[in-house]
Amino acid sequence: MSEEKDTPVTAPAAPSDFIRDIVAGHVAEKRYAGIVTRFPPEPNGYLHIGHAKSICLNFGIARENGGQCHLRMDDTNPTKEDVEYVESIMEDVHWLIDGWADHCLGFKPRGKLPTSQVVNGSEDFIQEAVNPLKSPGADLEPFFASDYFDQIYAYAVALIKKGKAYVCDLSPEDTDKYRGSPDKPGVESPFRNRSIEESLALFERMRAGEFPNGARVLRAKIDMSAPNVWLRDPVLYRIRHSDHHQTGNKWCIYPMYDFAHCLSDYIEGITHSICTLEFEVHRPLYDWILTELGLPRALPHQYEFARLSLGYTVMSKRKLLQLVQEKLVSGWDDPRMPTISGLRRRGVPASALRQFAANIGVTKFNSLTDVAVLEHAIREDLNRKSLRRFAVLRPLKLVLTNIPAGTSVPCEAVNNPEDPAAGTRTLDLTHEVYIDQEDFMEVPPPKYFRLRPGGEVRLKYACIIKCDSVVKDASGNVTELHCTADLETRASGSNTTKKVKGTIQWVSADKAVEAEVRLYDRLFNVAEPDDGDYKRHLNPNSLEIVRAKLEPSLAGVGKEERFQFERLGYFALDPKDSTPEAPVFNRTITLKDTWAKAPGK
RNA sequence: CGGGGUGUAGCUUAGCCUGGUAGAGCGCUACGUUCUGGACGUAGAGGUCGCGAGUUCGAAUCUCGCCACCCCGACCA
Repeated sequence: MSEEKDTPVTAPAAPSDFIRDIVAGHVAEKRYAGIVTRFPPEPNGYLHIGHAKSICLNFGIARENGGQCHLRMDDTNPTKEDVEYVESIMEDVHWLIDGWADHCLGFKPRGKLPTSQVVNGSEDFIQEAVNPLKSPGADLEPFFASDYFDQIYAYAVALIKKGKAYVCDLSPEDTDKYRGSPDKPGVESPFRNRSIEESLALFERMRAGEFPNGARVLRAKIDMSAPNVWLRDPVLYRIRHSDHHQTGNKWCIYPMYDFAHCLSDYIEGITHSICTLEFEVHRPLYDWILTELGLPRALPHQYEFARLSLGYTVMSKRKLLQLVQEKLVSGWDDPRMPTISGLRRRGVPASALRQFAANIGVTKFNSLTDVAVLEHAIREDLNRKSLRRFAVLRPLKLVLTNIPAGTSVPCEAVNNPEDPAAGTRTLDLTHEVYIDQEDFMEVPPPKYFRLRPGGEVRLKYACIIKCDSVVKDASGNVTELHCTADLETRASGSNTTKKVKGTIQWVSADKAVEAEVRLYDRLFNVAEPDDGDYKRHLNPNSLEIVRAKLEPSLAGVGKEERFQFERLGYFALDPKDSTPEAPVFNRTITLKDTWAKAPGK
């Protein structure tokens, strides 16, 4: 305890985890010239909060070690990928690392391909990184695995020449059968021992487009009886007669993930190739390919960590895509989606996501993170920087009978109690104001602090009011409250010490701004919806739209601004649907609400 | 019956390498401050460190054996 006194209070706890420990060890022993990581999404969907964890890990390690993190599109399967996704990925990554790790971002000049050099008689390929901040004005783009198709092809040829790969004519079905099962060894392909020359010629013809999809593949020659099924002569190249979003119609054979990934890492000079646990069993193959090729430079190594699982949502791209395609949500960026674009649109700051990532840590343990952890990170972030404003979501008219119509009482309100520098603003108390319907109950439950017939409550920053009478319509609904204001209980009044149990927000009726407010809740109503039929757990109340009354200062605000609507939650303009004429606010998150949990409420 | 991993409070985790019977954050409870049922402050509940042996004066940490759970049999990534 006492030795902590030298630590500055402002120093954020340095993140530490088993991967960072490994990297730190390598740095200490000067194993690499520099630390280079990479974030390699496949452009077949939008990035989600699980990817955010990976981005924070990979870019975090780069920035903590003065290294680089390459953004690379892992685009080796043209039938599943699309440029729409590469664009969204770039936007999401930029947004998440902006001002934090953008100085570590590894990009490359647009269109640039790897350079080649001969080392010890064999050809070596290198693709170097350029940082956008250090090369202002340069036309840059992310790395693409597809940029290395020529090189990967050359490596495949080299493997064939070493007798370590062969062209196999087995059908996909037979390949499957020959592979055996986890507990039964596989059977060698009848094509396994064909000559190097024949494989070379066949592979060349595969490239030339002489065979249909599925007719032949290139396979590594490893061990069909290996206990690890990924070592049973895995497919390296397959025929796919389809255009690629980056390379067009240049290729009709495409490398598999396992072959392309380790080589892409090597070509880019990656030192630490960090991925999720399910790739753990691929690591021997990753290492096999690189070592069999006898590559001259330092080899990258793969490290695995547990992917993020979050309560009350689903994380698989397939399910998220399904929600989008079946219009169960408005799109990938629907504010209820766990996508980075959805969270951003909802109003979650990038800094909150980064803090969340730091809080959950990195381990190899498959765990389910409580949404409360995410929610806490968001609230903590927003609490510090949000301007406080008054808004009434479900308006109930309140007539202050002793304040004449046409007059107003100015009230000074603080903009952010967490930040005195945010200053104050003036609210006008008038004859008619709105309060929230929920802040009045005719027959309140015990411990209800707010307004009731004959009761008193404080209108925040104004004064205490007393409810004298309740006006109802023909069907018995409360339509209006008549109250008297005790102006002496204002901050400037003579009775400032009077206490009431409840304080509520209000909006002057004649100066109110009207806006649509979208109240978002969790997308699923159970913590683990992913039980086979996840759609049955969709929360039917995940979106409620209300017409709200806002205080005048909320007119014409910017889309980047964050607000706390007092007592309600954090809100921001919807960046897509909001217009100056018809503002739309999204509720990013409610305030923590202990009253909501009260029994009997 | 194969291979690869993982097990520390309700949840996420630190500690394990270099043994001295556990610390944090979230969540929860109570009290206090407050013109947000927020925020802040204080106090507190909650852990047979998966189980069982062994080594040791002493084991969450070292050894062995078990158990549970996750991943692997796409020409997906």
